[in-house]
Amino acid sequence: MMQKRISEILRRIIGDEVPLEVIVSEGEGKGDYATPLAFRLAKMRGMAPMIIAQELKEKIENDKEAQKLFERIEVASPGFINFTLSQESLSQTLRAILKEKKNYGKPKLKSKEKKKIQVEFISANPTGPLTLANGRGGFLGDVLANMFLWMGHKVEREYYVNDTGNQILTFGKSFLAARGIIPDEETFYKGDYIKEWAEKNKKIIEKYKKNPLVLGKYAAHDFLKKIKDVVQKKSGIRFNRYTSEDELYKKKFPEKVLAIFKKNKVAYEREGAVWLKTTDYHDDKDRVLIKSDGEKTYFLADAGHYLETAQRGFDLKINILGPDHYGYVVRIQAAAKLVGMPASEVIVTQAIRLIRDGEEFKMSKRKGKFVTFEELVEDVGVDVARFIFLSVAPDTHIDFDIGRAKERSMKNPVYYVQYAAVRAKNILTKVRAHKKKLSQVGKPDFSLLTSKEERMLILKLLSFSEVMEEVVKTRGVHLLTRYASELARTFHAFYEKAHVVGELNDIASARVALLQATLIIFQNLFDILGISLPDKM
RNA sequence: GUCCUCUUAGUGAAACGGAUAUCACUUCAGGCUUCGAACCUGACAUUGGAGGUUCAAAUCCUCCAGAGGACACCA
Repeated sequence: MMQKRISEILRRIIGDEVPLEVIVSEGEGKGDYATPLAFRLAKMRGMAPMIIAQELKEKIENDKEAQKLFERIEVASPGFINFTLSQESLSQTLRAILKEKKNYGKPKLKSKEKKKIQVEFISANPTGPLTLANGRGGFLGDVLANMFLWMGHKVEREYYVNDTGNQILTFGKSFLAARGIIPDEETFYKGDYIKEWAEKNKKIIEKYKKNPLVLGKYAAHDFLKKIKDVVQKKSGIRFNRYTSEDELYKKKFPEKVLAIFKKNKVAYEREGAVWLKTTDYHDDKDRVLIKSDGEKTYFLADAGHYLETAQRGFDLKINILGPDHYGYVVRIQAAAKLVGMPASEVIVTQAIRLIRDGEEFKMSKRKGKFVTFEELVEDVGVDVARFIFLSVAPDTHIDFDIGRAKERSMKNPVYYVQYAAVRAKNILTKVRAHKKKLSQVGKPDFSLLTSKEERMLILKLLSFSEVMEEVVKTRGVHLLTRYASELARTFHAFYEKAHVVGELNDIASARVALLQATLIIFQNLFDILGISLPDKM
């Protein structure tokens, strides 16, 4: 918000000559905000940056709004212009937070700008427990959806369930093999969870032994229930729609999308199979929609799913996929375009490597060798699990040490952040007991908050809106957890120096207001991240 | 073999081409007579290597080295 205001001032002064840029300064003696604008102008005009910066500085100093906004404007070598906010600007920020509360930093979207967005995530086959990678995508999708919702968009959180087809047939056969009804095969699902389910459902297996697809569907349905339980109850990940692939088949979406492809002449026959011309969309080869044996591919079903989403009027679809789908992105984006999805994004999360006793621990769902997402959440708790996964960018490989996960979780930054919020909350509770005395002091005077720690804290609160803007723009949810840590750190430093209780005077009153503002921001952050704000720790 | 992603402090991670590279943990040196010490203050880096573009490179380009992944008429 502040960056925008500064940009507007600069725009007034230099016009549309060059693109603007206002950055948040880090480190001492650089002001609160800065602009490297002089470098751009220097190049265009063939002059020294320092001279231009000096000229600009003088012009800015003559601007009325700038006079209110800044306490100081300085030129720094080799040509930066640094802005230091005035006490009044900081006070304004506090007033804004206290007034707007959870809406602070929220852009005021016009109804035209409000979009209908679908976030599809996890969508793991219901043929086994969720993996850590599923969980990573799950938290990411959940928080991304929270973000868009907070921004004022309409959001649908969708889980696409592959509950039919080859995979499910194999799944059904795997149980028959586990019961010794048919011989085992390489491609079948293995692992204890298969044996356990087979043991528990002897009668069902016997009943459907002639029809492995139906058995597979039955089992998939059962596993999906378990997944829903882990996702919604244990991990706090919310969905509003579970879309069944089987249902889409019944509604003929694969056929519908195929008809569209054919009509647009992007599908063709070759060697008895039907192909989609994805090479027109940067793919390195065309992809099969219908195999020569007449069977529909998974890709066709997926394209049908995209068609269904497009027909329901979404402006944007964001699909979060696991690392094993890397090679799938180009063709699914091609399909999205071809079915008329206005905007489509795919986020691929990188792999999570498990390390146990210093050795890599290879995971395979089919072989039944893995650590489940559920185990992790139960081991370390939802808040910790969320924070671990959400604090790294999606395209970063994670090495996850199981042995040290618990030990680490005790020192997890999430506690650091929660502790800060708890501290703020506790003071406010104590202050409430003294309310009478405080009210005698009168309205809080923010101009008294001039110490280094107070200033830093207000600036941090101010940057909340900027962080949110950045997160929305880049989908970089990890910036939020990082910001939470920084806010906590700034708060702890303030806490150490600035006491409230026992100092019932003007400054205490102002600090109480600062605490309230801090708590508002923390609460808002926690809501979006899906992390709890405990009363005690 | 082709393509993609990654390589930043002892560890794990941040950083639209912007200044003195940020955060947490570990280690070391300090700090509780006042709101909770699950805290604070300070110390710890030639951003894998070599070139190049730029006023400015962790970031962009080329090459090299290392790690992971994707390359089916599978899903």
